[in-house]
Amino acid sequence: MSKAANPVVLLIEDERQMRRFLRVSLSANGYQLIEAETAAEGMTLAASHNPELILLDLGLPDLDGLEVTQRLREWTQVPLIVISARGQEEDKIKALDAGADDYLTKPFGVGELLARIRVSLRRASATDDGQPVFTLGDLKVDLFRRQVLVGGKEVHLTPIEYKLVALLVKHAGRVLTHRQLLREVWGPHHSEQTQYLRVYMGQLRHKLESNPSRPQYLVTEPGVGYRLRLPSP
Amino acid sequence: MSKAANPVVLLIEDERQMRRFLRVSLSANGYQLIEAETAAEGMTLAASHNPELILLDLGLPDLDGLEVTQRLREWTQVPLIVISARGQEEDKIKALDAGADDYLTKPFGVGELLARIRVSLRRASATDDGQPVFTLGDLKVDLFRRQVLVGGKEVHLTPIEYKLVALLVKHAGRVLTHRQLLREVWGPHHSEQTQYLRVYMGQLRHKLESNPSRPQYLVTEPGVGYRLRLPSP
DNA sequence: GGCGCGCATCAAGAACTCATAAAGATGGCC
DNA sequence: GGCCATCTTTATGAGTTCTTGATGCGCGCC
Repeated sequence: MSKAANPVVLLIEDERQMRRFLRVSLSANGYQLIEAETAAEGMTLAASHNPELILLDLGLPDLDGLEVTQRLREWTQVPLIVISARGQEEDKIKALDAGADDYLTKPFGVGELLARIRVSLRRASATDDGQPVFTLGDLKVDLFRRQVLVGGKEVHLTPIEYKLVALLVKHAGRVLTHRQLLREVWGPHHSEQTQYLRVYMGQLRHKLESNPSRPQYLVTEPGVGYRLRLPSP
Repeated sequence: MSKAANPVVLLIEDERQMRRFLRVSLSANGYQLIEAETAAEGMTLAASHNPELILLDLGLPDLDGLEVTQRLREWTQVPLIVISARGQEEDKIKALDAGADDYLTKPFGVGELLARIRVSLRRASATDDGQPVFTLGDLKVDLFRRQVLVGGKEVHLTPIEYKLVALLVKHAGRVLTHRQLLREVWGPHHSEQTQYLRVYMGQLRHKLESNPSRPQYLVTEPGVGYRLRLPSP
């Protein structure tokens, strides 16, 4: 990820006035701005330009802001600040839980916005990992396209199978406990159903591994959970 | 740090009412609270208890909140959320630039606070990387990945073996008594079963030491307990 | 030297966890 | 309504891990 002197910020906002206001404020403070008027355009630009931060207005004409947040979070951890005219607590909670890093209610001070941008960038530069395409031997997982390839051939995964793989990819190299996996994929109520995991890990191994009974990628950590191997460097 | 089921939150706040309010709200939502009334006490507790998140009131009697933020940031990246009665933009900017991750103005909704706490913890658990890798000669213990390497090769440990190693690593250099080890790993009921320790220490030595009968890393302190050597500096 | 004590080692069965296959349940879609 | 893919549930055997008791060693003390 380019950590240039002038960070690239993607602004997704439909109001012209607001766009102009932010364009002026941000570029005056050393940010490079790219702009989108619709959610669709915004998501395309996010993928093509790989910005270092996204400012997202919740009130877009074509798609709900929550939806945009969730879709972005499927493949990228880029800092995402939501700005919105809606100040209801419920809106904030939903946006934050959907994956936003911060939530600002209009009208807000430019100074505060800039400070919150600095916080997000500061944190991101300390982290900066994970490309949206994960490769390990024969296996390729493209979080953006939502596509899994084995030996170049596309493999079809069911929704739950995909969620599991995506989670494992996002934390590749780490052990994810049964509880963590179950909570993220099935929800907090099912965090005791370890049998689900056994069944699904079996299915995934059949789809992803060349020798499912001797897993190379998807390894069991007995008594703890599962782990996706990292590509050996 | 341990992503336990109940994250430990440190609250630094001088108003009794506010403390009670937050204590109730947070513990009802599965957080373990530790409380400080003054900045001095807060910083001590932050160091001694290693909380997973800090809630800091700006208006403390003994020290300015900004000062506290800066001092904390000198040695820890723990998520830090500032709550304050002052809603001036200038205050927010200063706190955020001093190192706070978020800033909430009183009065705020509990729901929003909880959501922002979730955001901070979510990010922290995804980031945590890079810190805690213990190295001692041939031996490497990565607590974040839950991985143990000997001479660069991964070694598989059973849950109990790993718990023991993790405990020893966390207290590397110090002697852990039989009782301490047994209580932490097997639970308070088994704190007399020193035989367990003998068996497991033996297994660990076979897995970790090059010459298990002459332990270099995992040393016995006769009559007391066991100790993991510190890397000689 | 004989004895007691704490420690290390070994081995075997009990208890638990995992993998796998396959049957039953659900829900969308024509 | 019936089909299909998917998800849930159950059953079973294989595989690990934990516990437990037996045995041997070394050291200090009588």
